[in-house]
Amino acid sequence: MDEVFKALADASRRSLLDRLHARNGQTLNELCDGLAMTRQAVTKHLGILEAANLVTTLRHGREKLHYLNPVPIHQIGERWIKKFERGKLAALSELKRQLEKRDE
Amino acid sequence: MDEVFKALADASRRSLLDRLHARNGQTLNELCDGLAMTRQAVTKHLGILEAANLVTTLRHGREKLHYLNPVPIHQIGERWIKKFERGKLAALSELKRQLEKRDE
DNA sequence: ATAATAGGCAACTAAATGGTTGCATGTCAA
DNA sequence: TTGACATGCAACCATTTAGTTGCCTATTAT
Repeated sequence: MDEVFKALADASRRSLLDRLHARNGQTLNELCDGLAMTRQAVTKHLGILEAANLVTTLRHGREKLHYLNPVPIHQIGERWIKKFERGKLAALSELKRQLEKRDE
Repeated sequence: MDEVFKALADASRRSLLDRLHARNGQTLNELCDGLAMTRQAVTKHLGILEAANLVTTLRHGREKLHYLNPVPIHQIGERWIKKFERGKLAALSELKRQLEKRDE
């Protein structure tokens, strides 16, 4: 879980996920296209995404195809975000109550 | 958005959010309790959470009360995670198809 | 008034991070 | 088979980050 959060913390990596979401199965060079970064930097980012299981790769000859794995993202939603959704209204109303108490 | 992702990337900060979720409105010293970290380190973490708007504070005399703001977490769910949920099945089936094609 | 309590500020350090360059390897096409 | 193309590996660098220590300020209670 921690690896996933850390992987998602970087805007370049989130953008790579976005690109794979738009078109799955891209090669390394395709993913480099238009990025202000060397290929090696992109390789590192993809390595981190792969280690976090957010991306799966597939060798096809001399090309390496990258596929988005949406499962960990989904798990963050289920196991982490939903926990804070419950009680959201309660938390807000409590905050409001406290804020109003300020001027007492 | 980037600030929120970065704030959530650290396990200590997520644990602070968990603790506020369990009991809202804690003071700095209460939040330090049981953590293997100095008070100053916790202050920094809370500062980052506050900058990301995940925590709101309220001075009450010499105490500083910390309140969880669940809105940014909710937004991550809405604006970011949901995007990858749509087409999740499609992505997985495509990946499966490609994996099966491996042995051709 | 004074001591204890709650918190703030700033300088410093070690390690992690994001990026680079240079070179090596493996695969495909002519 | 030889050159071009796609990727891999490793060393290096600058900046950010997570944490520390030391000291200062403000509020409360005796």
